Amino acid sequence: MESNQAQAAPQSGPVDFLSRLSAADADDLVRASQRKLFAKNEFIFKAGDAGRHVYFLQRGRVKIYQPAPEGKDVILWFCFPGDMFGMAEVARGGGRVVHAQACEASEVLVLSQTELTEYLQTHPATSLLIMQVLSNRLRALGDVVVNLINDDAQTRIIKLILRLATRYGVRVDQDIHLSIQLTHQEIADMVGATRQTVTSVLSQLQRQGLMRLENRRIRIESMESLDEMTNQG
Amino acid sequence: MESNQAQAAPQSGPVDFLSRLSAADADDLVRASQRKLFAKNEFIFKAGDAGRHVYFLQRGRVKIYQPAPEGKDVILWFCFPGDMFGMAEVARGGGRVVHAQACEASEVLVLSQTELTEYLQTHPATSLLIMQVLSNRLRALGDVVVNLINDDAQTRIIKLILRLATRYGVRVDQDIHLSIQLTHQEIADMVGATRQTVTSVLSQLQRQGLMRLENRRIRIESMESLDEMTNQG
DNA sequence: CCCTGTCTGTCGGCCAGCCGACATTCGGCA
DNA sequence: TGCCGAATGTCGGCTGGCCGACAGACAGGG
Repeated sequence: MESNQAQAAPQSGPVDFLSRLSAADADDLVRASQRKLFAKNEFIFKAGDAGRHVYFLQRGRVKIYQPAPEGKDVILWFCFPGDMFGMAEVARGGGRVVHAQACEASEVLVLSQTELTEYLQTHPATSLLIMQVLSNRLRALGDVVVNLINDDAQTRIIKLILRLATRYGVRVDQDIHLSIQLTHQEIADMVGATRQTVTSVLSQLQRQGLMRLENRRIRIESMESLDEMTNQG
Repeated sequence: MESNQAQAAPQSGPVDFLSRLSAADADDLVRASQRKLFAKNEFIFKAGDAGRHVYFLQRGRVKIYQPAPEGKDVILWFCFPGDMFGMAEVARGGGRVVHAQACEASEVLVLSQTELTEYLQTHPATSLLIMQVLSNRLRALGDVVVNLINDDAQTRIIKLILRLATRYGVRVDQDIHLSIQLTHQEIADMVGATRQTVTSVLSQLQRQGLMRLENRRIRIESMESLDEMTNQG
């Protein structure tokens, strides 16, 4: 019964917005929006901005994180091609609270609030899809909160890896490769630990032969063993 | 700038769904749904249920929390009259992951998934409202995550109180009264601390004359001083 | 191919907050 | 009104993980 959260949400897979639109709707979206390019490390928007636009990632990778004044940043999630982002602040108003930064050269579709409203009126099924995306994120964030409260650093890190694997993992021979480059610092920012703690946990996991790190890419060698470790510790 | 999260979201106020519907739309909702009563402490739904219904609270108070197998429960939020809940799982499918429990005798409107879909088709403006509600919660949960990562127990508790105050606080003379009864354990479940830590922090705050606890109800005596304490510690 | 800035690995000291244990008070129902 | 279970208050001991500090390893741009 629900051994842990990471594996408990396999069914819904990527919260991939674009690929769930009908071809016609997707075409209309491209037509209604404008294309924009961002260089590696460039900000797409920053906390404090007005936030009147929604974005759809077509190519590249985008990091969404909440800066804490005088504190550590917290990475909330990564966006992959097909993902929508920036929606929440458009819906609720009140400006951005997070940064959106391109991890690599990226290409996005931009839609202003009015363009979005118009699009939704002419494509009512899309509203449903947006609710799904938001709900999925709500669920994911809920899991993060539970993790933070109940689990120690090692368990949090393992669960993060498993979570990333279900969403961004690609099977290669016996292993599962994650398609993101992550520094220890970034992992730390996702699980609420220090860089040093992440370093030591990861090297221990490598020594146990459960995973490898090659050029900042995680290769999982045994999902099963990792999963077991989260059940009691 | 942006001294802390608790005060950073005053503008949007309660995420009160029902009161933002037009009178006609609200009437239709009542007509489309069925009314149900729940006794104090009764569960409206539990984690693992199918989750094919959306609820609108008319009277009473509902606690939404995520049970952690073998771990501590985590309270995600409280619903007040006017609030919608259970939406996320209906949208995303895959069953409930949280418990919804009536804190006191409560009265809700229930809508099945198909009834909801139908309602949304005939009342398209409502979709927007739902997105707003979901976005607000997303934002709130994001703040919780940042809190958990960056702040010590005392700061987390103070920020929680301030957050509750902006949403559920009522001015009474000089003070602000929170309209929820909370045990120390429940507060602990919200900020990710132990009951003992909550007890000691709260009694310290009382000794400093910043707040009082009367019959499990929080009375804030100085929002300003509390707020200051979150800025550096 | 080198050089510089970023990332990784490792150590010791330290302390917030967890855990367990207990005494005390409260408040809601009979 | 009285009683009992639940909630609160308080105490040490213990420890996970933070912090600071440094050395070595990359890796990517010039």
